[in-house]
Amino acid sequence: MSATIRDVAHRAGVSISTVSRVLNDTARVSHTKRKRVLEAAEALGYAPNPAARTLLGKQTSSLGVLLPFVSGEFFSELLHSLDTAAQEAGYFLLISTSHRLRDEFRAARMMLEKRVDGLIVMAPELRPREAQVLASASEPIVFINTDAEGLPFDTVNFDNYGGSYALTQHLLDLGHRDIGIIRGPSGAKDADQRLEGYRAALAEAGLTPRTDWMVTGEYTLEAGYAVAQPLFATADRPTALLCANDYCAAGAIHAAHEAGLRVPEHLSVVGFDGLPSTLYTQPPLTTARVPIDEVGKIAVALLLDRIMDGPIGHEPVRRVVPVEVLVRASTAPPSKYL
Amino acid sequence: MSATIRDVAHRAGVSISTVSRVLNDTARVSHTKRKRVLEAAEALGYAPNPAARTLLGKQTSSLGVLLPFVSGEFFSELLHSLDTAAQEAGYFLLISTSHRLRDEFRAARMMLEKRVDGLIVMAPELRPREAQVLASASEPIVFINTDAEGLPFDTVNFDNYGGSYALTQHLLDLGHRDIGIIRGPSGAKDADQRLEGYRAALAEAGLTPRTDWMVTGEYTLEAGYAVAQPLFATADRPTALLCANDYCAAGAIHAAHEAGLRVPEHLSVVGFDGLPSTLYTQPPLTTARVPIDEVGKIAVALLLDRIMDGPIGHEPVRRVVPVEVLVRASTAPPSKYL
DNA sequence: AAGCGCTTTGAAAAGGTTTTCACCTGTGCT
DNA sequence: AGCACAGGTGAAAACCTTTTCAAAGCGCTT
Repeated sequence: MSATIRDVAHRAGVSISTVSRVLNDTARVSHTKRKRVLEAAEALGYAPNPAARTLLGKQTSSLGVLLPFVSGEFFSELLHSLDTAAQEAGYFLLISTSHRLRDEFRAARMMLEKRVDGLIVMAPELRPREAQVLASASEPIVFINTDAEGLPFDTVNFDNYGGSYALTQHLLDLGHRDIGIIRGPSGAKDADQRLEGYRAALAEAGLTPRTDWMVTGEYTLEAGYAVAQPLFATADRPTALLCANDYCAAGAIHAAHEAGLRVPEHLSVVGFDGLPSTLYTQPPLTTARVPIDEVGKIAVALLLDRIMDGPIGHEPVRRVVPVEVLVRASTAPPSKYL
Repeated sequence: MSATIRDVAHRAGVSISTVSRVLNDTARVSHTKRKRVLEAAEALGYAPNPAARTLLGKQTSSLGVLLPFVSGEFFSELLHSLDTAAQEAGYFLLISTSHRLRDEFRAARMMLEKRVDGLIVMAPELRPREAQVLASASEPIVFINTDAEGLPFDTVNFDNYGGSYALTQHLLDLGHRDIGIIRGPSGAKDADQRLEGYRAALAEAGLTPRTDWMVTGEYTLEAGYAVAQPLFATADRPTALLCANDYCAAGAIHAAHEAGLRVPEHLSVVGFDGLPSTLYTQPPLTTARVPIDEVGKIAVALLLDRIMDGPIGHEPVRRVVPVEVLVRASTAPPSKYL
């Protein structure tokens, strides 16, 4: 067993209260004893037992992270950003994934209760009414890219609407009129917002979207591939395609190549997220970069604020971080010779 | 505050010992009291306080995960696999990243001490002598893809040597004789092993590797791109290129395209890891698939075994999981017209 | 009828820390 | 000289659970 505060006290010839005071710098202690305590702690390699601290109602030094799943670059980037920010503040990340349904979230939250000082939740598919189950939590929560309308939780969202609008505008500027979209899972807030941005841009250009060019996919390579194939089967196809995210776009490009279409000569494709690897796809992908790094940093900062302030909080903070359109080689003016 | 075992006992009209016995099913309790306890616990929404349990010397229900960094698909896949396996056994993952140096590892381990029941460490760049600092740990450790020779820890490694050998053999079979390699960071065990596999295959074919075609890179897109560029600058270049991993290969392909080389017509490229997205690159990448899912599952299983068995352990287990060569369109016979 | 053993139950200790409360010892003031 | 006060210190309570130990109740055997 490792050394306890009792061992340190004994070795230093003082009471455990004094040791605690020195180590936490919580009250004045005479210089000589302070020095003895410090030496004893060093010699014994003493580290306070976190469980005992937590039991006293103190902090756990952990933040819980609830995610729907952890596949792909997006999540590793996010996790990286969260961990960096948390580590800087002396916190660990306790992660729990594979939660998409309401009950799974509730179960996970209960398990995490008492284990963490706060929760970071990303759950685009969770409706506000469903997210309500988390409201009973005693610890603070920050949502990422999730609809928390009417809920007393801070949120950090990306500008899904604005990004999608800007990407569509970019395609319109290039001269495209026949623009299709692979939207994300229906029911997911971010997918809905991106669809709205697409619609709004088309409407402003006086165009009405063709419903057969609006298909529903997932945020995966496989889905992008599978859903895009039928779109390319006939000659009556769009000249540009907005995809749910970068992965989906990569799948769509793959399908396009298989159908004998060249990108961007025959088909312009845009993604969403701005993952690092999109710079290295063939062709490099036009996309909207989500500043994942910043998102994670903000989320952790907001959460730590809540943890410090205690339960009596200010109004919920709603942050929307802008996305940046990156124009690359996957988009070009529509070819006149189809 | 949430309910404690005391509240449950009071409501059920029994002692706290009885409540504990019922909830943990640790001793016989009369039917009537059992029922009353269960009802009271349900009504109060009681959940035991993990900190108190831990303080008693019981389990923390958490596994620590130490990683050099968490960028890219490989880590998200690994994390996913670890989390799935851990969750199944009722454990959480406490992650801590950005550790590459020995002292960072030691610091992280100390912080994690007492917070987790065991540690999963991936640190290809850590030498056995350096990894020794972890040996003082009181909790069990399982290493992934790390050299732990002589250390009393279980390891789960991929067959880096065999995979690299097989990939090189594949290129030789296609007729390539001028095969270059972008090796991973020097000092990293996995990179060394892959280099050995490459060397061995060439040697068996009676070829000696050209040192100017053996360059050192990193496991990143940027590194692959940057390091590959000079290779393509002259006409005296290899007809095939073995890359440190899939990301590195994607970077190299990008560089090839920029140099006006077509893959695989002018240059065959192979990666390593077999990430899901390599199926969707242009062209789809020939690579060696590491069964990440299986690796995570095995690592967690080994760790849980150690946790259950207690410190008095059997000999360290050395698992090497085979990798599978996936032949795709990024490799072809060398063109005769350069 | 008395003792014995079994089942069921409660009291209490232990685990490591923080914090409150009380105490003690000088020092400066009236 | 007496007293208030401040600084410095230790004892003990509190946090919540598990587990050991002891006791009580009960039926059964001799």
